[in-house]
Amino acid sequence: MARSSYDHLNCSIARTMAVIGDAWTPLILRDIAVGITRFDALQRDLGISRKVLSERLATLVDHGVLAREPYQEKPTRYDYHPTEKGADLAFVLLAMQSWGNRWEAGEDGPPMLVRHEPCGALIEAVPSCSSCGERLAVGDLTPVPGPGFKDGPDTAEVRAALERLAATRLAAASP
Amino acid sequence: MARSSYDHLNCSIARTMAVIGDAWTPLILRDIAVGITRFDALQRDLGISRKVLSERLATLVDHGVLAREPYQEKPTRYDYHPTEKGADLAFVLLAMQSWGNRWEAGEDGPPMLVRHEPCGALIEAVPSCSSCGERLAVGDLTPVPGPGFKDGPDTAEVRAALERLAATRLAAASP
DNA sequence: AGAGTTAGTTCCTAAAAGGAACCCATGGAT
DNA sequence: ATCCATGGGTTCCTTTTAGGAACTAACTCT
Repeated sequence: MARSSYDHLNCSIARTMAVIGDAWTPLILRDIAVGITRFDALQRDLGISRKVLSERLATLVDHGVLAREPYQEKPTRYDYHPTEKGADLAFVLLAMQSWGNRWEAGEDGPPMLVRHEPCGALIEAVPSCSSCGERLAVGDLTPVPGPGFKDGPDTAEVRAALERLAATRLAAASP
Repeated sequence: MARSSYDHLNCSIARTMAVIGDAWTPLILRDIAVGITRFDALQRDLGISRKVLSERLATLVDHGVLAREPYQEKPTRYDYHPTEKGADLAFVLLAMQSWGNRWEAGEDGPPMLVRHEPCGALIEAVPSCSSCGERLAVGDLTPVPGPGFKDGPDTAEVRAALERLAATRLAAASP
């Protein structure tokens, strides 16, 4: 798709999708996070075409999510490692994994789990509030415009929807 | 891409990507979560082509993420609402929003924030451990095969990577 | 009767993905 | 020295998918 389609949206989800929003990128990042960092190993493991893999790796390096680093000389060969920005995407991948485990695992159960080393348990990542620490529930969250919100000709839908939502939340708070 | 490319991967991230893994789907779900639930409103707000929008909505209904519901009769018109499975995707979107806010917001700051109604604060979703409740750090997590893990001709890379990771974690635990 | 609203579908063109084959530097075995 | 293997790609060609404008269908409002 034309990347310019996203520009007017002024939305962090859209900006994240501009980085990881294609069919292969999250899987490439998963493999690299697990330690499959070389071109050939990625290509074999995922079954992705070499052309698309080299394109994706290049744009991930451009976005500062991966760094291409030499791991030997003569001949110099490179592999890929997450930057800090890339490592932070792990929480997006973790949310995807949790959802897939819950809703798409099938009869055999989840193919992969995560162990939390400090406590030793097999866990899920549960989203909790950065302020009060409580576990988040979908109905307790209200989106509100932030400092970077831009009003424009296209924002009428969003504004109206946000006001409807705010009204709903108010009604729920004082029954 | 050919959807069959994903079948052999046996991975919850891949299965989640099979549902939301294209350029528009997360944005469609975001709009619907905010209350923009009608075809025309979605099309205007996102600037997506009508053809692609109707395709995406149909596959989301197929996957049980959205339900198409009549909101008036004569003529009968339908809009789209998240199912329980679809509402649970909010946590994936929230993780994307947080990452975008942290790394792609630019000078103006985040375009959208989230208020947690029980405590009233503008918050972020922080991933925490479902067992001990501590905030998760990337380095504290070890992926391990779950009950649905399938060994096969293509799993050599993953197995090897997992063993390398386990060795690394062991070495870190007893220096 | 004619215009407006809403939820689509159809058709055509442009862009992107898939796949197989090829390239290049080097190191090791014969 | 010659041939094969390894690793990280690039090129070329075919098939899929996306974008965009126009069209349809079923009603209501003026």
